Amino acid sequence: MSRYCTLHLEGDALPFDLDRTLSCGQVFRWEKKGHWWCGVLGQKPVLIRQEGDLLHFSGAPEEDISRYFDLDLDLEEILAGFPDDPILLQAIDSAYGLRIVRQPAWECTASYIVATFANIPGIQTRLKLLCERFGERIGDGHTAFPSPEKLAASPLCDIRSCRVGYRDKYLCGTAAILSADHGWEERIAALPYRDARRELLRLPGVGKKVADCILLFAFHRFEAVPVDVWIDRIMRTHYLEEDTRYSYDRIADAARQIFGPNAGYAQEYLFAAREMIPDMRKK
DNA sequence: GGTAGACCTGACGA
DNA sequence: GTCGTCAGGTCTA
Repeated sequence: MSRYCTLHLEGDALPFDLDRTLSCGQVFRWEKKGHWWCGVLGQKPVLIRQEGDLLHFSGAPEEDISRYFDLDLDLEEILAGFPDDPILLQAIDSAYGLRIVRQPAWECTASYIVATFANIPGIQTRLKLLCERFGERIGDGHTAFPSPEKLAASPLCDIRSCRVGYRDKYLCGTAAILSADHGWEERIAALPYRDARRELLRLPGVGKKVADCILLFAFHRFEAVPVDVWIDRIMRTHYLEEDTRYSYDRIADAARQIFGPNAGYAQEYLFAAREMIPDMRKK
């Protein structure tokens, strides 16, 4: 491991909370060992820790760290632009400094295909197995995320041995499509939100929720609002009429209407604070 | 365009 | 130890 560097957080880089950013459930491969978070950026093993306004790290150049954690984004402005809403304010207070990281598009896509209908510890186990089995060794016991080419060329039974269950064919199918479609990332990035989502929905294993996760976490389309069971619950019990039926799009549209153009960020704070937000159904 | 049922698996609590 | 429930949903009919 190379020498440590220190980044002084100031200006737009604040607020930033490394622990909240890496433990909120948006990424699955970072591991905390002692005070240090261990992870992989691209093909490089990275160590990183935060001490107040100082970010100590090794394994990657400062610009990669800054870009990954989106430290040029004026987060304060986004948070200040949300409505004066008690539930969201509580969520922001409890997760203050959480930033949506810039995930590599393929890794994000594959991760959220694996993440469907599963819980976070299970997702972490599966991704770890996939990386150990198919990822390139990059030193220090780390592996890069498996390439789409590698997964596309692997037998389904090998993929399934990573305990991904019925998602094996989705993962393999999407890997085959994307590995043959160079430039898909640029194309998605250039499309308006609705068109980009429509494109992603053509991939096997990618429904509305996963497409919104990809757009939010990899492409930073902050109007994308992934509606999972938790957000569904929170929106129904606190923002909508509880006994009415709502489709996925109606809930996402309602979130955009209530929280504005950065509703995806609001969603992430609500998700991070999900355990604290009362579930009216239990009353 | 909306709905119901099936679905791998593992974490977690009773 | 065992069992039931639930989980960052998608697909098919």
